[in-house]
This record gives sequence, C-alpha cells and structure tokens, in this order.
Amino acid sequence: MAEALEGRRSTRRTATLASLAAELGVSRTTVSNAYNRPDQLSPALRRRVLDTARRLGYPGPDPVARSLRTRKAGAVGLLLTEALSYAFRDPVAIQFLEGLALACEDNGSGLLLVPVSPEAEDVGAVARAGVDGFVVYSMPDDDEHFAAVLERPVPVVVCDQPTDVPDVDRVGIDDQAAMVELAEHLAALGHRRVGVLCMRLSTDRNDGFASVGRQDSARYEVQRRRLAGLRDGFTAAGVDWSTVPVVERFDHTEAAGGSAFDQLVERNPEVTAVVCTSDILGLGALRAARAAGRDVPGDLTITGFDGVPAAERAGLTTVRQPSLDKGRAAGELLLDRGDRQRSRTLLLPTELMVRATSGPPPSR
Amino acid sequence: MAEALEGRRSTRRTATLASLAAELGVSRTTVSNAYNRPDQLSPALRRRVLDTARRLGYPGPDPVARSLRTRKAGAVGLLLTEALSYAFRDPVAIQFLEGLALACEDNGSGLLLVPVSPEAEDVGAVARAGVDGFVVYSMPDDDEHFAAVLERPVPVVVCDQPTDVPDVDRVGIDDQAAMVELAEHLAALGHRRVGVLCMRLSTDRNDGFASVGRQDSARYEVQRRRLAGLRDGFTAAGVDWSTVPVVERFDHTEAAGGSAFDQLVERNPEVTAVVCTSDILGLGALRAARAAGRDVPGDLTITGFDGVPAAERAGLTTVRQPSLDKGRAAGELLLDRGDRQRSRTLLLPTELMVRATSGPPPSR
DNA sequence: ATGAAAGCGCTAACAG
DNA sequence: CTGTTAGCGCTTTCAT
Repeated sequence: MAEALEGRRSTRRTATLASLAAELGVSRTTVSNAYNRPDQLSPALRRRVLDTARRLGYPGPDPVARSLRTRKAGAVGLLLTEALSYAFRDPVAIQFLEGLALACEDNGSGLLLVPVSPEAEDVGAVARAGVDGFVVYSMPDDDEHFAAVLERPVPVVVCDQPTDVPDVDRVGIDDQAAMVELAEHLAALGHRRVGVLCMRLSTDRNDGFASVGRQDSARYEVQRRRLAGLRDGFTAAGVDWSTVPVVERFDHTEAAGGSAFDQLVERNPEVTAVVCTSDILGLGALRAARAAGRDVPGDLTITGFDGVPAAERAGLTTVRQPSLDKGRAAGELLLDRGDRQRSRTLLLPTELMVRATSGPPPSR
Repeated sequence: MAEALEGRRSTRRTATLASLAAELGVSRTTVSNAYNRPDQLSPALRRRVLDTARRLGYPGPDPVARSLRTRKAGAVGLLLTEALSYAFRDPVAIQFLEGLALACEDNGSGLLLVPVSPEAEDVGAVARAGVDGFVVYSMPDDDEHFAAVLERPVPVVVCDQPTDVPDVDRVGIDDQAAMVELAEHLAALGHRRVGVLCMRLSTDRNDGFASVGRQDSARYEVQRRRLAGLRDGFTAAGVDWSTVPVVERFDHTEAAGGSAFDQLVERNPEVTAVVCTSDILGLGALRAARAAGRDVPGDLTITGFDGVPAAERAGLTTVRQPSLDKGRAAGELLLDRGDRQRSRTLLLPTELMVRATSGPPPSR
C-alpha cells in the first residue's frame, strides 16, 4: 500500500510534540493544548510554542497518533459495488456521492473511498480503512467486502441494498412500488406486450435473457424488486409475466442498453413497450431503437429509471429517484446519530415522470 | 468531527490484539503474525488464532494503531478548489477524479476527500487528514489550505495550479500554448473582433468585465495563462488586446456562461467570436446566443476549453485536454515515486478540436 | 516458530 | 495555567 512515498518532503525528519516540548522546556500537555485548547494557556506562551514549532519544522500533531488516542478518524468510509473509479462514471452514483460529500462537509468529516477491486479476494482494504463508520452503496447480497465492513466495530449505513441487515441503518426507495406505478402507467396506455432490459442480476456475467427463476433469485435486491414491481403491475393488467422477455446486461452502459434492445426485439419483435430498469440502459435502448428506424413513442414506448439529467434532456419517461438526497441522508444517518438505539430505514419518495418516450401502442 | 458515532455497533466493546493473545496464551507477536505474516507460524496455530478472534469478536488489527506503528496511512488525500461536493458537479473534475481513483485502485490506496469549505478559516481539516500524501487539484495561488498541505511532511502533487512550488511535483497542460493555437485558428478564419468569457480570476467575486490589469494579476494561474495565450495569439494577428472585452464569472455554470455572454454582446455587439475559457461557459454562451436568435457559427463563432462530453455532443469547437490522464498521472506521480530526488512536472498534450461552432466571421 | 521489549506520537484525566 | 501519569493498539527487531 502506498509504498515508496518517500520523497524529499517526507524525508525531512520531523520534530514531534515531545521534542518540541523539550526544546521549549514545557510539558507535552502544554504543547498539545497550544494546538487543541488555545484557551488553556496564555496567548503569549501559545505564540511561543507555535513560533518554535514553525522554526523547528514541527507540522503539528500527527493525525494518526491523534486518531489512535482519541479513537476518532474524522472520516467516513465509502464502499461501492464496483471498482472505485466506476463511481465517477455513473451519473446516479455521482449524485449520490455529491449528497454524501455534502453531509460530510457539513460535519467536517473526510470521505474515504475504499479501494476494492470487484474481483479482489483481498478484503483487506476494508479492514485497513481508518474510518469512524461506513456508507455502503448498493452492494449485492452476500458480498465479502460488505461482510468485512460488518466485522468492523463501527456504524454502517447502507444505501439501497442489501436490505434487512441487522443493526444497520438504510436509506433507499420503494423500488417495487415505483415500478408498479410505472407498469400501471404503461398498462393504462394499453401496453400488454412488453419487454424488459435490466442490469446485472448476479455477480457472474450473463448477457442475455433471464428466466423467471433467475429474476427471483437475483443477488441484486434492487433489480429483483424492480422486476417484481413490473411483474405485479403487469400481472394485475392481465399480462402473463412468464411470457415477458427480460434481457439482462452485466455492464451498465448505453452501449449495453443498445445491444440488449437489439437482442430483445430480434426475438420479440411484437413488444410495444420496452421497460428499462435504469436510465442509462433506457437511453441506449432509445438510441438503438431510433437507429433501427423505430418511431418512439409512436411505434414503440421506452422507459427508464432514475431520473438522471440526460434522461430529462432526452425526454425519457422514467421514475425519478432523489439520488443526491439519498447520499445526504446516508451521511446524516451515519454522522448525526443521536442516542437512538434502533436501526432506522429511510425510504425516500420517487416520482413517475411521464415524458416523451411513452405513448399508446400503435393501433393494429 | 464525526462526533456521536456511538451506535450500537461501536458500543460493542471490542477485543484487542493483546486480549486475544492473553486468551490464547500466546504472545502478541504471534497474533500479529497470524494477520500480517501467515508464513511465520504454523497453519494450525494460525487457524486457532483466527477462530478465537472470531469467537471473541476481535475485528482484526486496528487500522489506526497499525498506521501509527507502520507510519503508513494507506490513503491519498485530495484537496480541491471548491467545496468537496463541487467535485461531483464539474465534469472536468469528475474525469480527473476518475483517473486519480484508478491510480489509487491500482496501488491499493484509499482516496480521502478532505473536507475544506472554501471560506473556512479552519485549515484544520488538512492537518487532521491521515494520509501518505496529497494531490492538490487546481488551487489558487496563496491558498491557505494549500499552505497547510505544504506544512505536512508528506509528498505533494499539484494538478494545474499553482505552478512553481518547490519540491512539489506537478501535472498539467500548456494552457498558454493551447490558447495560442486556438487564437490562431480563429484569426486564420478571419476573426479580429473577439470577446472572451473567463472563469473567476480571484477568490473574490467579480462578475463583469475584467481589466488587463486584473487579468495579469489573476490568482488563478490557469486562467491567467489561458488569457495570456489568447493575448499572444491575437496580438500576433494584429489585434490590440487592450480593446478585447473579457467578461469574468465567479460561478462555473452554464447559467453563468449565458449571462456573461449577454453582458458581453450588450456592450460589444460587434464581436464575431466569443472565446470561453471552459466548455461549461461555452455551452452556456452557445445556448444564450441561440436563444438570442444568433446563428452559430454563421453569424457568430463560439469556442470552449476542456473537451467534455457535452461539448462534443453540442459540436462545440474547443481544446481537448486529457483530464482523466491528468488524474491518473497525478496519482502515479504520488504513488510510484521511485527514489527520484528532483521534483517533476508532467505536461500532457492538448488537442484543438475544430467542430461546428467556429467558422469565418459573417461577411460584412 | 515464538516471545520480550520498546516504542510509534499523541491526549486526557487529574492534581497542583 | 501547567505538569504528571497512563495508556490508545499495534508492529518489529532481536533473541530464544
């Protein structure tokens, strides 16, 4: 880890609080107070301490030693589904991060992005993170990094998934209800032959059609519940869910959405509505549909999920979820925890955004 | 900082390495080895140690204590111009972050976002960050947080600005040369009456026209050099730079770009080209121009700087800079430093992207 | 393969 | 307002 950080600067052998105290002929407490409790010594002495510190090149109390002593790291750890850098490519994750950063900022806490390679056996990164608590963003069930987080004796807040972890706060949305609402919207428009594009349902790659069994046993609870919502909504409208094609993609990109769309309509050209479980997928599908000469929404309806800015620009009908608020709430739940004993779950509202990509199925 | 992180989980009084050793009747060394040097004890003993640890709820060696002892935090600190959350709103910063995250990931290092409020007197956050080094992203000259970073006895890598800091590595681009090239492009098209929209030149808000004096004394070196490049390029084409209107905006948003555009053309309706020192500003200007009924590029040329995806979609002529590579390079410079003694400056290439918003000035 | 000794650098009572 | 006393929890030579 970070070996070789031995530049010129770090070489400069630094004075310590003790050596500074010795030089000044005062106790370590006094020096410590000069930094941490200015009111505990005379301004004159404090000046003298600080001046001498500067002269000796003493950089102030070592943060790690202080953390050890105070048992506070002053930082929140963030654990993400994907490789660290993924967080900066997904607009929903970015919004979440912004909200979380806001909460940390308000609290004066740092935000430590924990380096977990998705494939890494090495759970060590979690164990080595010097943090006062963890925010866990959308992890699959039975993830080993998440398990490692749970080992740590610090508070944990989960965003979205997994749910139902004892002693862990959670912030999320009602994915299932939101999808029921969307299904009802489409059913009301008259759609009965629908297809679905969804994100990965498991940690192993399976780009293709997902059976009902696979849907029900998905390791990603959010996807599981969104699909369940669609099933409920369309079943209520008389659709036999077992006939509804669901195409899964491991990668969460517009390109993946596009290829999933192509795969779907090739096998099921009869569908009049393509429901996507994310905006990214939906945007990709939209582009692929138009590239294939389909008229959306005249000829085909396409919907997304999330409510990212790009979806708004594209006029994509979708379900808006408050990603930024989720991040902020997660941070606040972690940081502002009073003396409350019971773990809390915060469900934020979603909103169906009917825009320009949904309409009645083509007559005939 | 992060007070009140006293949830149920953290309450669970945890065993320590010492107590575990006592329970097992072995030395602390052995327990430590069980975690850090598996080859130093018999597999059987190790098993026993780990099993007992689990039984006692020992979460493994405390990361902070370990960091103190090993003098390694396993994390890189990141200092940003703006409030922490700003990083997630600016596409260029996001790209930089992604690159930096990639480098950290490769190294197994965490990435600690240091919470600095822009106005905060409190430089403490920097002093309190337990990190092995800092990456500093685009700070104004004479920033106090940056000064605090320099106090710390750890290596530092600056991205973009400030330049010329002793003993500090830097990664950036040649902003001035890039702008000379852009100016030459516009001059070659025939533009002589140009206007400029730029980002903040100082930490105090000054939304309006910026005098040459203000341009030259800008505290943000990147802006200073971009303006200098434009001056050089246009001066060479026979333009009297002192007559070129430069409109400054404190906020870096499309809305700011739009209002700056309006302000510019109201006073200088004669300009045939509006050069913006960022894509965000350029995109805002483009929108405002079209809203005002101007034909771009038929009637007016507009350019940006950075090469963000949105600029590509909009067909904005711009200078592309490798933001992601800058982030990765900054991380690598910090993390992979061999035994090199001298500080390094890495200048990455830029590329003029002539697209659909630049053309010759209207005849007549 | 295991243990004893020696801190890493700091802060927090508490007593003066 | 200042100092004394005790560690925080761990790793690491160096012996054995």
